Amino acid sequence: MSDLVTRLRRHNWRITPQRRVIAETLDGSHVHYTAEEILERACEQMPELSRATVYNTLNEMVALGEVLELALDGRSKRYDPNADHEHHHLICEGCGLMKDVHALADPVDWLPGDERHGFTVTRASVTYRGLCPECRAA
Amino acid sequence: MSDLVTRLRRHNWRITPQRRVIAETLDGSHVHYTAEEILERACEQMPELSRATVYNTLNEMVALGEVLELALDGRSKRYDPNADHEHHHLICEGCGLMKDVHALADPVDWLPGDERHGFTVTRASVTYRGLCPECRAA
DNA sequence: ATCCTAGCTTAGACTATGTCTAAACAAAGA
DNA sequence: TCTTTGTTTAGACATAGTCTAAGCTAGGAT
Ligand SMILES: [Mn+2]
Ligand SMILES: [Mn+2]
Ligand SMILES: [Zn+2]
Ligand SMILES: [Zn+2]
Repeated sequence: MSDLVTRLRRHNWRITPQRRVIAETLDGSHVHYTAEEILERACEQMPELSRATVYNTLNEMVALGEVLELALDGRSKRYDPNADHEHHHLICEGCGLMKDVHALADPVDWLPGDERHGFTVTRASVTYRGLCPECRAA
Repeated sequence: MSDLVTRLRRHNWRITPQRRVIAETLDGSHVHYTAEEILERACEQMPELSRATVYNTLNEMVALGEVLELALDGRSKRYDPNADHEHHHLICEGCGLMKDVHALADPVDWLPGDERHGFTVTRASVTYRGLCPECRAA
């Protein structure tokens, strides 16, 4: 449960001021921001920060395995700093609200050998969909 | 297991020549095409077919619940005519090959009540990832 | 048969998201 | 200090998808 900057430093990856601001913006809350949202928030700390650096940095953190890239809706990708805790996502089909959730079993175990088509299956993620309390009421 | 055009007709949805060509293109094989791939293939039957009609038609078939829209990689969405058979997807991280798979359990049953955040959870889809035989060998 | 209307199709403009390029900049080592 | 390597930047570019306005088509009413 160490913070993202600490995890990133272990990869011999230079923590520049820009990268630090981006990592701290991502790590601060448990929401799942888009690149544009991260740019907007990070620019409050460092107004000259460029869009290219945000995209470059997010892609590098994903390649290092310390941030998850979520492409769940065909719109903007979302970035999840919670890469060191296996979890899944629950999405409201009304408003898009996304929650982290934890399942009782590993979905890889539910996939029988004769359904694996010879693949080496390494991981599985589950996207749960439904309606949040507010959207159900409305 | 009726074909897509038959299922679409049940919705009082006009089957125009353009829509028929698009539906037949989608339904013909078990791959998961992008909108551009469907346009390209459908144009072999009807060269004057427009891009806008392909996008419009795919979105309508998704809204009718007869086609699934898959946004699994942050690139183009893919369209799946197999909406009347519950299934999940297995993707090769090397080459992008995608297979339909069937799990032994419904993932919704593995999400405990205290992980549902008050949502009404209606469905879940699992994305399995790994390496196909060819990418493992390489 | 003709007209009317509603819905469908079209080309192309437009938007959103993300990548690439080339130049400037910064840091680390010789 | 000088050199080398990696980082940042603005803006051009690419890709995926939506919107608009005009024309077209099918089916119902007369
Ligand atoms: Mn998450
Ligand atoms: Mn499928
Ligand atoms: Zn909601
Ligand atoms: Zn492969």
